[in-house]
Amino acid sequence: MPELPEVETVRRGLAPTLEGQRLLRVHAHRPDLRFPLPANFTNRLVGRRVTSLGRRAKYLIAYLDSGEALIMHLGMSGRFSIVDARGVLAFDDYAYSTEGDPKHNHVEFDVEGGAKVIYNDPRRFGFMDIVAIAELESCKHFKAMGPEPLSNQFSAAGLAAALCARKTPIKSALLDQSTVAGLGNIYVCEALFRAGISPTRPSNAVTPSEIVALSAAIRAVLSEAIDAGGSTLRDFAAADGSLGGFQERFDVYGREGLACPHCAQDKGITTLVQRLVQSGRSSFFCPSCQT
DNA sequence: AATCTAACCTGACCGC
DNA sequence: TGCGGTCAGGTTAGAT
Repeated sequence: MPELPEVETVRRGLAPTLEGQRLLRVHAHRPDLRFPLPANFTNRLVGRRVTSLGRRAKYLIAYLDSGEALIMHLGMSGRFSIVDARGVLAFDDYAYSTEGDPKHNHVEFDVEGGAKVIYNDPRRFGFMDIVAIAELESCKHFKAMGPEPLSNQFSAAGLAAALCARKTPIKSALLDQSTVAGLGNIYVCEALFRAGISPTRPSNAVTPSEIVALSAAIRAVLSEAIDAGGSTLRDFAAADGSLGGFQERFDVYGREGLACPHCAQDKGITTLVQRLVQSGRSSFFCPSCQT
């Protein structure tokens, strides 16, 4: 499920249960996810208090009172759910989740107070790692990571500098986490649509004024998606109905063959959204609005 | 150094 | 009902 807005939604869902609490037991039901779990995985977690739950790009970061941090990436299909002390599903970012698919419950955390936090990941593209908090920024996951797009580290000027020397299509450059952190296929497509830029445009052919529009579009679409609780694909709403509504507001993503909303509403014409494949990923765009 | 491809996995869906 | 092919929100190792 996870691009930046979805991971932020998960962070907000898990934080009340984890922050300030100790991990009483940790169950790893297999030795690896995409990669082997780090050495002494459970021993480095059990008894530790989670001082806070943060996020960098698409990674969750549980800061521990041991001076280490548990880094969690959800890959393509990673999910978290919480079963509270009464055994009631208290948080779930999607509905078939753990109860319907328990064989993919790979890691479970028993939290002080009685809640259980469950990591479920059918495709197992997710991974977990433990690194010293002092070495987070220089660790292999983050050392080449670009600016956080909703922070003041991200600017049109910085984006321009990152794009000006690159010939690769703008779609590819935005998927590259060293350009901007946290964008994925959905939000790159949506941001390029809002900025009126074709996904095939060479990065160094995006004009300064377009880069201003693009950086604003990136911020806007991510903020709106976070406010909506992220996007949920091929699933129905979350257990409490409050998560994952942004897919209703996609302009182009997943809308091949449907009318471009901007053309229909503002130009009075009908243009169909097209799909093309770039570096193995689908790009959705409006050939009239995006040049 | 930049850029592209294949690979890692499972499940859902579609056409036959 | 079953089978085969296609597709999926990400990252990375290896080749070019």
